Amino acid sequence: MELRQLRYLVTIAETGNLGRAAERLFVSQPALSQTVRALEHELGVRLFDRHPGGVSPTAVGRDVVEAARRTLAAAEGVRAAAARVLRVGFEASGAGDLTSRVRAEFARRHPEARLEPKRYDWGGETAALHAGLVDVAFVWLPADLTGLAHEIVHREPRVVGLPEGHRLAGRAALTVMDVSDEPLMWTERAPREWVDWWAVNPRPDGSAPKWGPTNDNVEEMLDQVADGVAICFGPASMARYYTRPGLVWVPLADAEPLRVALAWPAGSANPLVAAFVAVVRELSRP
Amino acid sequence: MELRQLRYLVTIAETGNLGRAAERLFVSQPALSQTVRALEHELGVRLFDRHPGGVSPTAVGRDVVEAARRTLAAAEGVRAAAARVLRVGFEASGAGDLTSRVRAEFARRHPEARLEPKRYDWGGETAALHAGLVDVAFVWLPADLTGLAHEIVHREPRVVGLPEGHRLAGRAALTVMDVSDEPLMWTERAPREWVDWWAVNPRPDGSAPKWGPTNDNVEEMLDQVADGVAICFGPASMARYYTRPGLVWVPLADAEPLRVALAWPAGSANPLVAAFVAVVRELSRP
DNA sequence: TGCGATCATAAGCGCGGCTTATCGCCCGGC
DNA sequence: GCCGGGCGATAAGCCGCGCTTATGATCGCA
Repeated sequence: MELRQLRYLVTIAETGNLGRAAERLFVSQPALSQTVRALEHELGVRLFDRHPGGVSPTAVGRDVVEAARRTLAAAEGVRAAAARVLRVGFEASGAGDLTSRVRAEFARRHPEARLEPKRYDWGGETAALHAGLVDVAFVWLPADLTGLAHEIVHREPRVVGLPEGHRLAGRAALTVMDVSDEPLMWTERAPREWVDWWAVNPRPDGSAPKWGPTNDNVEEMLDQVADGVAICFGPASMARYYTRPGLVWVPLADAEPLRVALAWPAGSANPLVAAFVAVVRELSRP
Repeated sequence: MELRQLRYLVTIAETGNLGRAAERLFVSQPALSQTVRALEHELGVRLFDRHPGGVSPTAVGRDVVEAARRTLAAAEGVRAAAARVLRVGFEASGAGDLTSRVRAEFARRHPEARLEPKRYDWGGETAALHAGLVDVAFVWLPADLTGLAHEIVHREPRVVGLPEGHRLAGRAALTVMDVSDEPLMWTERAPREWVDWWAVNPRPDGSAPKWGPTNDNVEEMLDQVADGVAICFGPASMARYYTRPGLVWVPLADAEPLRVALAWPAGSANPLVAAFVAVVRELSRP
């Protein structure tokens, strides 16, 4: 078994078609035929069912492909270790100012290392951590942190994003009930719990939010808010980091503030992770 | 980068010597010279310092080797997924009867799968979990379970192992203070916390145990107890699973019972793990 | 100073994985 | 009912890569 074979395997599973996979991998189709056969022989199980129209993984094949993905992610970890790269995941405005302060301080202390910030869609930083795509992440809570070491490093109040000219856009502050009748942006990407927390569901009076359109990330969300189709909630730093014509931010007075955790794989022996955690811990102390 | 190269890398780091590594890998020494050079070139960093007498990893090299180990463990996971093998770690008598009941029920429900019980030395099941050498394990608490999902599935009272003919061997039950003056077996393998918990350190009166010889695993421990050089503590199931001439077990009345957790890597998408957890959960309900 | 480690380099070879060419199969359209 | 297109499998040949053996360079040590 070699990484090359696992790379082929994953691509084949993704395309469901040897020809297209071959194209994407810049090899010929028979090379893949051969690789699949060799792997199936080595592992002693059929990995794909062949039919005219393509291939589809068997039950075992699905598990094997999943394990192959993990192995390839681990191999990327070898590259990252060699490059002294620390891959830091976050979403939207992350942990606000803390993020940039940490970056500066970390660069000062570890000039040999390189930070690689990776932005994800709503809730994506948690998945990236679990999949080994980042070494450490600023995670917006609530999130599933099982299997991850973590500590809360940042809190910030929430704000409401409104289209310019909205009847509430001039207010100095708003309450959740003030915006109860407004359609609220939400996402299918993040877990239910995350969505409910952001939407303050249920509302103080027990009612449910009025759900508006869905979106996958901050840009998409803000575009739609600026278009006037709905409003959104966000952390205060979002108002400082993202702006666009037609968008107005107003403090949300009575909602629980966002808590941001720094999280990393629990068993992580990566010394850069430890160094990064140390810096964040230090700078997050008020 | 290929798995072959990572395998070589790890072996080289383990032997600290290209020649011996080559011997162990059944290749010639220049093949390793070449591989190291190729990897160093690909990753863009020096991985080993060469000196007459051998090679030693650089700072980056150490991290890379560690990452390589993880990758190889992940690759073993591919094999395990293909073989529908669930590698179950435990130490000594594991979770007692529960273990065999679970095995039977799991085999009944998943005839296509195969359980592969892996016995480890004291405290070793936790390390094996972290290293990806097993998919799931029965862990004797206390243990470092950060990064692992876990739940307590079993409890059992403790017993004292004594040499036959010992002055306390005939008693129906003993207290910790009864055996206070006896040299007690212990181990350097497991974390300090583990050792102290087993030794009931400090004793009810605040004193420390009288430390006897060390040992690495249950067989070694019981041999020495049977020889009369020391006594030992263990869970009740140890008295049922391990016996030998010259060894007597007596209940230990006043010590906290052993708690056994089922633990597995938190992000584990392996469906066999989920199935195993379900069976254990079910059978462990009283 | 010479010997015995070590790793590096050089040269040649053989295998494995690639390529192109082709086949067999199934389906869908006419 | 037949033909054509798309699929994966097979065959044959080639070529690069990673191995081997042989040798060199360097250092520590007696």
